[in-house]
Amino acid sequence: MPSLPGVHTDASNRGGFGEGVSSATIARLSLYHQCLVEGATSGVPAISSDRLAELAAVSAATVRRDLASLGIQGTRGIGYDIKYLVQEIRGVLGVADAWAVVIVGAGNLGRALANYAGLAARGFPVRAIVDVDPALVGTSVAGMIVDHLDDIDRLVGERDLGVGVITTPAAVAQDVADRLVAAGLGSILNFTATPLVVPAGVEVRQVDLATELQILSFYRRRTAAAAAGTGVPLES
Amino acid sequence: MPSLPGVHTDASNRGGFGEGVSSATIARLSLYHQCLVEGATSGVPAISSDRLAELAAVSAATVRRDLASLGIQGTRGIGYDIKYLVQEIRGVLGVADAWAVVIVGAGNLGRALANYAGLAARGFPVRAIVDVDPALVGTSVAGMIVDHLDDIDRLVGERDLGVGVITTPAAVAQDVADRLVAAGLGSILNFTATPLVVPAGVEVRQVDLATELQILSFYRRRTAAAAAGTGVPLES
DNA sequence: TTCTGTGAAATAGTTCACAGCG
DNA sequence: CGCTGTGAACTATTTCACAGAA
Repeated sequence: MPSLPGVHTDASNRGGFGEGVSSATIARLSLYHQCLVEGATSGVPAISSDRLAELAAVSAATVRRDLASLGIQGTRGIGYDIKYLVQEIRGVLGVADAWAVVIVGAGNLGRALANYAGLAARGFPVRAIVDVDPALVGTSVAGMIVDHLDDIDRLVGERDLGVGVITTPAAVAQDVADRLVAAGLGSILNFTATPLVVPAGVEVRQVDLATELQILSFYRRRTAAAAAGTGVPLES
Repeated sequence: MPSLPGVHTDASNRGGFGEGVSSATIARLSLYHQCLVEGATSGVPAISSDRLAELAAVSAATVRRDLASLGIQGTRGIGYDIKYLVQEIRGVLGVADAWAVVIVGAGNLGRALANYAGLAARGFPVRAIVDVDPALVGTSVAGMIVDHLDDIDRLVGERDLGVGVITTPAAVAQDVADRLVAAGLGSILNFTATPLVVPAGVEVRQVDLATELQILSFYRRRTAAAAAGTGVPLES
């Protein structure tokens, strides 16, 4: 089963368009999209909720609920028309619009993300990378010159930036976030472990690699303990 | 507000030790730990659920529930003893044990993670990096020589590896996962968008950057639409 | 018959609110 | 007093299970 939570700030349902669509659904939608365009769906024109569920590793009921909650309809006895489905999902996710990304922090992680082709391929071209370190500003990363964070206001306007990605040391993450918000960015992806405080209307999501690994190791230890112990209640 | 995850496979509660502790709780625990060791908690010996909640950006009731679910006790009228609290959280998270990491895929993302000091600092030293590309095998990354994926069995034993991190192209992610599992790894962090199928007992978590950005842009569009006007239900 | 769409039940997770300890 | 620990309410999300469309 998917989901959960990890450590993401999920500023869930406010009023307006898309009301009633949970962020869990959005996350899966992205997954469905991925499965449909990459998956072994070639040939057939339609796909059943069962098959899509299998590809995405979720339950069929969940697939149907997700799609129904977006008003996407299938055909009984047949399934969902793949072309239509992909188009609808794209519409909902806004894949059509490109959201230009600025990476703050030209360290290892920042440089890696700047070079990561997967982002541009899915509609998030990296169009700027900034830092405050004089040794890094002016250097070239992924075909771009590293700008100074002080120029962020100008860059946001000039390059039509929509999302800021913070890959700085945790200690300065909040300061950086404040500056991004001041520069007009309303979406922030935070790779530091610091929870960010932002004004209403700004969306933040947090991805903390060490936390992910800790969750993993917690469950691992637990499974190990369960397997080792006497009253092993593990399934088959 | 908090929460998670994004697109994480959450192989939740099986029987055994730690039963009744949700992965959402574990994720927050990691956050509490972070706040306690880095936060402005200096001086005072104890911290209230209110204050910790503020630092971690969650509700006080959630903090109390989380800690109570682990059997961590506070003192009424005072709060939780910080030293004891940190120690207990470390015990639960298993921070004491180092879990050595092998990175599969020596591309940009893999190299960045190998160089990312934050992992080792939090108990996850990167002790191997492998790839299948002859042009990469044998090169040096973060002070290590890139090994061939074929040597994974030997590496797992020799270097006591515990977690595999997949940063390969999505198309081969499942194959890689199968090999990691066969080599004895029971924890996998998957950076590709492909949902992995693994046998029971193996834990997988998925982190997909593009999905995170898509969730972000979905909410952004929605807020924008809500702000833009009365009944406007779609893009500008 | 196959497969959707959806009430209703089940499960998970969060917040309220307050009794009661130190 | 202040602050924890927790029953109970509430909200969110998933799953069951089945009526009914194609």
